[in-house]
Amino acid sequence: MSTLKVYNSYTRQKEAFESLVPGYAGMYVCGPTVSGESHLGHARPFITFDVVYRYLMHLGYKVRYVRNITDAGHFEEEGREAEDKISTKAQIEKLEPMELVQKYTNLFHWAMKQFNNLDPSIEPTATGHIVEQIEMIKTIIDAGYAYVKNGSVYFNVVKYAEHYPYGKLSGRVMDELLETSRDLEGQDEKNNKQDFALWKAAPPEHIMRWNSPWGEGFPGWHIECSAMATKYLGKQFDIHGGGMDLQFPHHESEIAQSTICNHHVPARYWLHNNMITINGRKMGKSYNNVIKLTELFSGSHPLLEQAYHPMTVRFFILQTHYRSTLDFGNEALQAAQKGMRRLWDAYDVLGKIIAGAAIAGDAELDARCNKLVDEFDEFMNDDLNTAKVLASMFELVPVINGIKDKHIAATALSTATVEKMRKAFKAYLEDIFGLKDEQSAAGGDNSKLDGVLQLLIDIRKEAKGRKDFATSDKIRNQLQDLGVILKDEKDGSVSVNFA
RNA sequence: GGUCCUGUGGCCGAGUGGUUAGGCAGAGCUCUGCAAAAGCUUCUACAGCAGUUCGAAUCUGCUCGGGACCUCCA
Repeated sequence: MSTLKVYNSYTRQKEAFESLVPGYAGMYVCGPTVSGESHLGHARPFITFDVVYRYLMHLGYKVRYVRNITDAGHFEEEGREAEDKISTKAQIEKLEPMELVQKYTNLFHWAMKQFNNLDPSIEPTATGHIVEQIEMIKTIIDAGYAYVKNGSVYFNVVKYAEHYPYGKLSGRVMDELLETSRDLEGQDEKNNKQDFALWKAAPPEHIMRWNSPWGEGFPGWHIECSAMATKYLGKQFDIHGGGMDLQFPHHESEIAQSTICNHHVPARYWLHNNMITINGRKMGKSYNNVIKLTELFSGSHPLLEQAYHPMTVRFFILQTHYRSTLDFGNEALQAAQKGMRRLWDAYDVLGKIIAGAAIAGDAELDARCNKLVDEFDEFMNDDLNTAKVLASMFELVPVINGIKDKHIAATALSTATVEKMRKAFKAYLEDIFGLKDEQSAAGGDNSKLDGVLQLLIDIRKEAKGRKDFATSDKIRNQLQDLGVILKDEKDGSVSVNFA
């Protein structure tokens, strides 16, 4: 079997994944800022890295997956009026900052559950690690790479760049940064434009504030990830993940901070997912084009033609390679919904298929199926190409359905091949991709209602038996209006789907 | 303005120089009391121009278009 290769943003190439400690893997992923509701764009990294997490476990690694909650708030724009996102909004909504944080954290967790994302091993909060952050800042000051100004602390990027490859991750050059940095007001405090805040003195109206050696204030944006990653994963760990838009300045700054404190680039492999776009443009607050997850699931947004099930969204995301942009659209989502339905129906059938023959009746077909299944691992190992795995699965669907419809002999495939397909479908669809049937996912199955439904199906069958199609169609049509879809299968059975 | 990425058929998207990506939609057929589903067949592609090559969607150059980052950002 091939081995896992991932595209490392830090080196700009695909590299074989080797964990620092054999059998164990540490992964840090930048989590949400809980000052507002998550939107579709946010879903991507959390689904992408959930699959990475699941795949690493599938490969046998014991994984510690750390994903933070940013609940301390940052500047809207450094240098301008120092505004703390969370405290500002808290005043508007007349809530305690922590009340607001709790509300959106809960909502975030709910959304993650909807997507069937596994919980991370540790989900540390920024506010819970103020002490660690202060300690880290002290270390950086002692090392001579940070300076204090009016109660704030800034990282000296210029000095750092003289000794370390600043800009390597994001492909930036110091001189260019000098030229291209925009002129922001109130840069006076910083010695250099490129420097970034490690600690900010809190203005009087700022609600969230902590005591520090430099006075009351709050931590800079980048330091929390460095502090928490170090605490839970060590000075160096395997994977750091996040959206491409975090590459600079966030991850670049993390590297600088951790390098000074821990003498290592924190992560060996940097993985970045690409953006979800809408009409070709990145979905983001600044563009005012976000579709919140609650809107997506309920269909309540002008751009949405219908509600989309979380599993449809998950499938939609997995049909694209994680490093490509993915363009949102109703047609595309609907295609994902139907495609997933078809794939899942075939998966159901696969579980029930007669188990093939001792020796494959159709050696060529049998070989082809084996090859397609074998490729699942290859594609996945090639930088997590979920899109190609799904394409291969779809190629197996006509075979599965063919056997079901008896176009293909039940003995065409060997027992071993059928068993292999079953295992692979289960492993990939459920364990690795984290998909589940939207119908059972909808939950609420009621045994009494099932009985009622079965009764209707029986009555309809009897009506059909005496060619009373008026009655049989009435039952089918009215159930359909209620969102219960009956299908007469070739073998005379009736299958039920819920719209 | 700087750095980088990208341009695939109606839509979404994979693509390692030579072989059908795949999904959805469309058309025809088969099956079915009719539906639906399924199966079979089928139609639309590689932005443009030039170059390298026996051969390019895939490499190079130019042109045009789109985007990301440079500022909070998944």
